[in-house]
Amino acid sequence: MGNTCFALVDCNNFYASCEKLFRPDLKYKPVVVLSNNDGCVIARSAEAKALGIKMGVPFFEIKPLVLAHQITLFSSNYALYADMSHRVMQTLEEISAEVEVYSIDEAFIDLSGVKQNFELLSYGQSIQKKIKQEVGLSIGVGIGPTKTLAKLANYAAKAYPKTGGVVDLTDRQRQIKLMKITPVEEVWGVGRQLGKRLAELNIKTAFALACIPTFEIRKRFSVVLERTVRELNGESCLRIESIIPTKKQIVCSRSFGSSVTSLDSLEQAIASHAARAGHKLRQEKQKAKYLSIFITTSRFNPKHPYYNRSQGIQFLHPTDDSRQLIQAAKHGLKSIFRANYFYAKAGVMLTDFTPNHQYQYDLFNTIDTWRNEKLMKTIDEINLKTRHTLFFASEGINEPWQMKRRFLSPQYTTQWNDLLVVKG
DNA sequence: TCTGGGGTCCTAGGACCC
DNA sequence: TCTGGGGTCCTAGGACCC
Repeated sequence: MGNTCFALVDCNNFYASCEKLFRPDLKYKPVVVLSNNDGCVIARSAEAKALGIKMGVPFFEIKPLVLAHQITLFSSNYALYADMSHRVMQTLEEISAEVEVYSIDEAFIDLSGVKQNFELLSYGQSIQKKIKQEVGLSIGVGIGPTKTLAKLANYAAKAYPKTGGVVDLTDRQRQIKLMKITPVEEVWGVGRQLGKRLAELNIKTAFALACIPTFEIRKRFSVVLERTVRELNGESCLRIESIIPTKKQIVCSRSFGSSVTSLDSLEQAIASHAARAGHKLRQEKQKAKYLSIFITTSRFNPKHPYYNRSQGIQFLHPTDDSRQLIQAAKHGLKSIFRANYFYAKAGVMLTDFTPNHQYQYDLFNTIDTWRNEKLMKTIDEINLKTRHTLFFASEGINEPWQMKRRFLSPQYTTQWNDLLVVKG
């Protein structure tokens, strides 16, 4: 203890910044990125934040503001964000061998070795400069002796613009000073529910939480929060995890562009989710033994009755064959479908995985299995090159249930046809 | 009219066993 | 009348994260 040092790097307003990068004309303009289906706000540029647009609010609520201030809207373009994320992470990996990609726009870096040889604040600033130069995005850097404190430092880097986006929180007195003015819900691992329960005990700041004896936390809450408290007090409990763990579940779900009542449409949606899930599963090089599907009506509409059911199906043998997944999903759907409901969303979940290399082929089914795998591989390869031109008949095309993306930006970085044209 | 999607981990409780 | 005490495994649900 005492020698660990971590940095948390995250991209400012990541999705909005990605969109701005390819639209220099929007440099100082408010930009908002909408969730799938253009449902609600999931990213805002600094200018949009300044206009009071909150994270997560439904799009229709901000429509007046959008018109009044000429806010530019974007439907989420995950292909673009994933590619930009990749560039950021690669640049970070040039700096350090110990990088943990924590989310699409965040990474932890192990600075334990750096600590002896560099002044940490200027080291953080140099990372910031490098990302700006090589990728074009602004980042915040928080540095601390534990991951939780690095996160807290990153929070401070955002909350206090005077820091220039880099905060070194290795000093205990600085930690205490910051924790005393930080609401407890800003602590990594404390969400809404815990925040409420802690408030009832009059624990309202990060510092108040750090002062509770660990046995007390364990008794009243959980081992998870106990670890958080230890980390706030400088005891490092979480390491850098640079090896990406294999997935334990795969979920593919979408809200519909408009509500759906027929079994036919639900079948198409479910089939296309099952096919996507199968694709992801093959990418993971795993097979699944359990599939479950769910359908649900909107929980926001009090005029229509609420209905929400799921159904699981166990396979005899683990599979990654989309046709088998689709068949099982459709079968499951039939058992939970009820007519006369306005369905808003459907999804498919795969669990209970076996890695491909561990899977024992069925003795009497080897040839078939081999042929099926070959087919799936071919489909995946073609879809990779042509952006989903091959699909299963049961998926349907251009159906009303498919999602709305009215403000989609071009695929600047991933499709040749959409490459940015620089006019001379 | 219009409210995202995809993950992980922990815990409590039931079934079952000796 | 008397009414154990652990274990393990599984699942559903709840909390968190982005």
